[in-house]
Amino acid sequence: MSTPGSSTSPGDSAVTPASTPPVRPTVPGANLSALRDHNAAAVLTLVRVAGEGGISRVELARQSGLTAQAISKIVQRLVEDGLLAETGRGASTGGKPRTLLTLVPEARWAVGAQLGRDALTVLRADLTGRVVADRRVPIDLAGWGPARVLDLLAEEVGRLLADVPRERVLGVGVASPGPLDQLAGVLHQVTGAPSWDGLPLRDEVAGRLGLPALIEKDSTAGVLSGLGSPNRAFVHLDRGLGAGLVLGGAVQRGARTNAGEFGHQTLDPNGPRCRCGNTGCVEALWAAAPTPQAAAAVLGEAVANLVRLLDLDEVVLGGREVLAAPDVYPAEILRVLAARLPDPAWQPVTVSLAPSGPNAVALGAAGLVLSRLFG
Amino acid sequence: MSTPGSSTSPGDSAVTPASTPPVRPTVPGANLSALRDHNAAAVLTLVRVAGEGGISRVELARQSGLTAQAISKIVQRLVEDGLLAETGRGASTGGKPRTLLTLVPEARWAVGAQLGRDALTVLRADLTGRVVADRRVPIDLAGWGPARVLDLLAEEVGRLLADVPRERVLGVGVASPGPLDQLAGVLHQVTGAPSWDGLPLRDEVAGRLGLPALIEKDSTAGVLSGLGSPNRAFVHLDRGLGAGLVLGGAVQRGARTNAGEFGHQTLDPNGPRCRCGNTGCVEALWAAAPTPQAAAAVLGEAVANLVRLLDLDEVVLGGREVLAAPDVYPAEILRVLAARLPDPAWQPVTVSLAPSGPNAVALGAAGLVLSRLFG
DNA sequence: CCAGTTAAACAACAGTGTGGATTAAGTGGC
DNA sequence: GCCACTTAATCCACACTGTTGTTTAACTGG
Repeated sequence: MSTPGSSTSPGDSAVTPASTPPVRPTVPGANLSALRDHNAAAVLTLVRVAGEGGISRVELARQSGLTAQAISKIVQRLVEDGLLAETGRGASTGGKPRTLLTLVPEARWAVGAQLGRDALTVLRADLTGRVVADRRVPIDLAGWGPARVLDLLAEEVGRLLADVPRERVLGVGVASPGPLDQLAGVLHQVTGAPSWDGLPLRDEVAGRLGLPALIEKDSTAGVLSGLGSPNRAFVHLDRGLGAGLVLGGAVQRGARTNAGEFGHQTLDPNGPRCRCGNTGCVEALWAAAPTPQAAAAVLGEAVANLVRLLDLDEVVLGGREVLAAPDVYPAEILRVLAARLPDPAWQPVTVSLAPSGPNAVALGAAGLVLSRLFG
Repeated sequence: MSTPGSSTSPGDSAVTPASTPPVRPTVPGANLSALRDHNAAAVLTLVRVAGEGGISRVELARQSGLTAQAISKIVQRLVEDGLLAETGRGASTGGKPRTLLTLVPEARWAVGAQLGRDALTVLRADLTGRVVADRRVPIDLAGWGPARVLDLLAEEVGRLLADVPRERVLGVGVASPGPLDQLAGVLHQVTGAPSWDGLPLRDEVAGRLGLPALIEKDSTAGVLSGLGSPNRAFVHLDRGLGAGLVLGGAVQRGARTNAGEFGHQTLDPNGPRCRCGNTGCVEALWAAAPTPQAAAAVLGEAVANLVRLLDLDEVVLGGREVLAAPDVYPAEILRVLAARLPDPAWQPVTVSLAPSGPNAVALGAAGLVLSRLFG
């Protein structure tokens, strides 16, 4: 019995092994192999969402819409693969008690990395998305250039994986400032870092590490750092302002895989000039704000636009600027949301800090790799 | 052999027959029946996209990722169902020429309706999405109240379907001003029309006509009025400003099925007061613009924000205000886009009028029904 | 006319989820 | 302590999916 996703099926395998052709376009058709992988991924996701308490086969059947028998077989395969284990029993409701299943955290590992302008973050996450080891080292992205940075990345990742069987490593996800071509795995003109322009980052990383690799815009990666609503945004406040979007349950990258340009929406045509050339962008107003409170209020306006446009019910905040004022941002943004969206129908919008804190983006990059299993 | 979608499968059937329970929540699991329907829908979509020229089985196999044999069987089923027909032969490339397949337009019909504040539009579309009959009658949505309007709607739809076998009618899609609960099929507080608040529109329509019914926000319906990019928006300029979004190939409705609130993003905090209570909303600036040119320029700013945020490559315009100045809007919006997104990477953004003109929203409502077949 | 080529169908098959019957493991009444 | 009852999970036969290998259909070109 094989690991889900490992067998031949049209258009699966988002993770590109180092040796295979870079882009396999997604095809609409699905065969039995794809069906099996899809259902295995669905079951794994349900178990993941259930968390440490576990979930029974009966409940899996109910939530998945599959029959008890199908669940029985799927679970059997996943147990044989070592991904699931029976770790408890539920209370009886008059008959045989349910057997509870949970993920085996150490069954697979995912590596996540964030290429920041002045720091490299690498971490290893287990199957449940928990960070088991992380490291942050200062770099100078623009000054050092790709070779030195990628050597360092390879060295740090190698250290993370020192005592880990390679066959249990799903791959490496690398988050980078945009814009980039996520499908081709190539960076485009990172502002102020011309030596990175056109770099085939994905293949470089895959080649150096001998592991499947994926790249992602930093803000988009952030939205994958944890589970959450099917309609949510990760708002990333670093040097610039970006947003990662999950809509209708799927990550949205847009036509050129550069969705999430959140910082350059005009909020005030008479506002300060922005580095992008226009005036009154959120980013410029935010950067010009005298206090964190004022900055958060500006951001709140932009978030209100976002929530209204996309009908979100969850906003997660991350990035160094948020981490620098963790008490200010969520509260202030919620205040602006309440003022701008007074209708109670909008009320169940949650605004919170990313639980993974400074690891959010790198963890999201690892989550991208995990999504190979979880669909 | 049955029509795709007609057999039992978990979580399929977005169209609710008049007699079945209103909401069947989508489940992640997929069985063989769902697989079959999925592939049938994929094939039908490929044939639809190919258009009048038709498409061969070989090409279907290539584009779908399925084997020639699978395509052969799927096509056979669809031909038996009357949905596809062999309508031509390709040129030989040294061997047996390919047989070309096209949709049989009259195999199924979809009815679309738009409940406007002062007009009711109803139309009948064939399987290819072509309007074969349409009618527009004046109404007073707020003044008349639901009973009178729905009686009229039933009468008009009955007329459209006079000579059509009922079993060939997929259903009725009804577009309405929002907000509404698309899943439950219930309207919410249509501004200025309190008698419609809470109305179970979907079940009312389904009951009166004895046909499956679906409801949709008008701007969201508009985006389904035709084929297009997987990342596109329909910008609807009627009394208010709304947007329908297709992202990652899927219609986006958001957490409460009210995505697309496009008109109330703040563009200028010192701008005019908007009816929503805030100041400087696009909608207010747009309404206060002295000329169509100026109005289009304001809209262009908002569209630039949208395109940048979601990385769209297609924007379709519809609604009476656009139709009133069809030469002004696309050109002016394109001009603003070029100024705001000077990077050539953004250039392949198309801005165009909806080809279906005043029928766009109603046709999109019909398209919603067609998507039962096309997935 | 016939070898070569490409399209499409035929036949046998592997593997998926399904349905009905069976086994496993509890509860609760007596 | 026993036993009827209930619920969970599996066993077994099966229907139906797409796949593989082979055959037939239909056209090109020498």
